[in-house]
Amino acid sequence: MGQHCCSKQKVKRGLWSPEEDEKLIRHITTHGHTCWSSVPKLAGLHRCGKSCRLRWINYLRPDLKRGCFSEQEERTIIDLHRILGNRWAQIAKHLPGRTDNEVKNFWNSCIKKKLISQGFDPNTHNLLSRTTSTTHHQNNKKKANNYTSVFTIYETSLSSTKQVSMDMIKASLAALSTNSPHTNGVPEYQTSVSRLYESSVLTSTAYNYKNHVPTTTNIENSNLATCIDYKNQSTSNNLSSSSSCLTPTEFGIINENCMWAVTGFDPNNNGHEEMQLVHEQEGEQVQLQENICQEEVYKVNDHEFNKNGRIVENITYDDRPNFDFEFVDSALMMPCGIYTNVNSIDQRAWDC
DNA sequence: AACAGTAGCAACCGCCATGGG
DNA sequence: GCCCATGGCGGTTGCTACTGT
Repeated sequence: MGQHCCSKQKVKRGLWSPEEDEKLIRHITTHGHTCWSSVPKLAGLHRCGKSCRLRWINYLRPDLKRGCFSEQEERTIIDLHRILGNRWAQIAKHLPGRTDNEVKNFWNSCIKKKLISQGFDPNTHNLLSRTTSTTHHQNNKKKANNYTSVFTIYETSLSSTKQVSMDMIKASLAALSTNSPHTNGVPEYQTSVSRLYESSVLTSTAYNYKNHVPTTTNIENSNLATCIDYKNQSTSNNLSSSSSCLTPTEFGIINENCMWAVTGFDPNNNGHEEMQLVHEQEGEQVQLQENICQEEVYKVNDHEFNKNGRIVENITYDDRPNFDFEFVDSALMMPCGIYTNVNSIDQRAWDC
């Protein structure tokens, strides 16, 4: 369609002159833009309506914020991209004064490269595999292998923080399937999204698995709120209907993948071998044992990690009240409540 | 100074959804 | 139900300025 509207008539293309901008601004501010196709004629421009619309939206609108993106804006874009994928228009809605085109350009020119240089796959937000990271980013190898991205939830009502990883979210998503066999006969933990919307603040954190020191960047921007806000905008489902459950069985999955268990090693690529190698290179003895759950674990110092290279925490069901099911639930929740492919959550989570 | 390579960004392209006739 | 016009969006292109050699 875009091509048709311009090819039918002789229209100017390319960069806009100041005179053209002036004409368009004058017309829009006095008459508005009820129909973009009629704007060029009425404004005295030899452009197609689509081009006028784009020029206005991306450049001439008075409420646009020009200039560099702030650190907070950058953080917001990364976090929203992790959830929404390349939905630039949706991401831009959460950045006042920024356009989808601007966000997209900023992503492609800056953020993408920055994430890659830090060892992250900009598409999935997961760590690049060690091979890829080593091949393309020798200088950042150490950093890429030691850090991963996690969410920190700040519960304002409790004045405390809780942390979850993207792995954890994805793992929990699998467990949240309405077809899960684990839900039969097991108590469910119903949640309220609206309460979380009001009480939780979310940020991103880098976590050093060796020192066990999370490095929180900021807690200013509420991406959890953003997610839910997005849902309200894009679906007709109301909040009260969007609730789901977690079960004790599924908690086990969360446990294994929780923030403290994230090592930064590729779980799909025998992470334990890499983990083992690193520890042994540093003179630490690694022992193969069986833990309380009869799972094979590799023990080094006081920590255990499984065959996927994930550090295993001995959390039991008694710890359940300490874990924020509600956040994971709400963060993962889709109005339709159907999950089929864990790996594609970022792209599909908000499709319904 | 001249040229090549690169980065940033404005603008275009083409597809899709929607709504009116 | 079909066709068409239109708006919206994400991907891509191409121009310009900058940087390195």
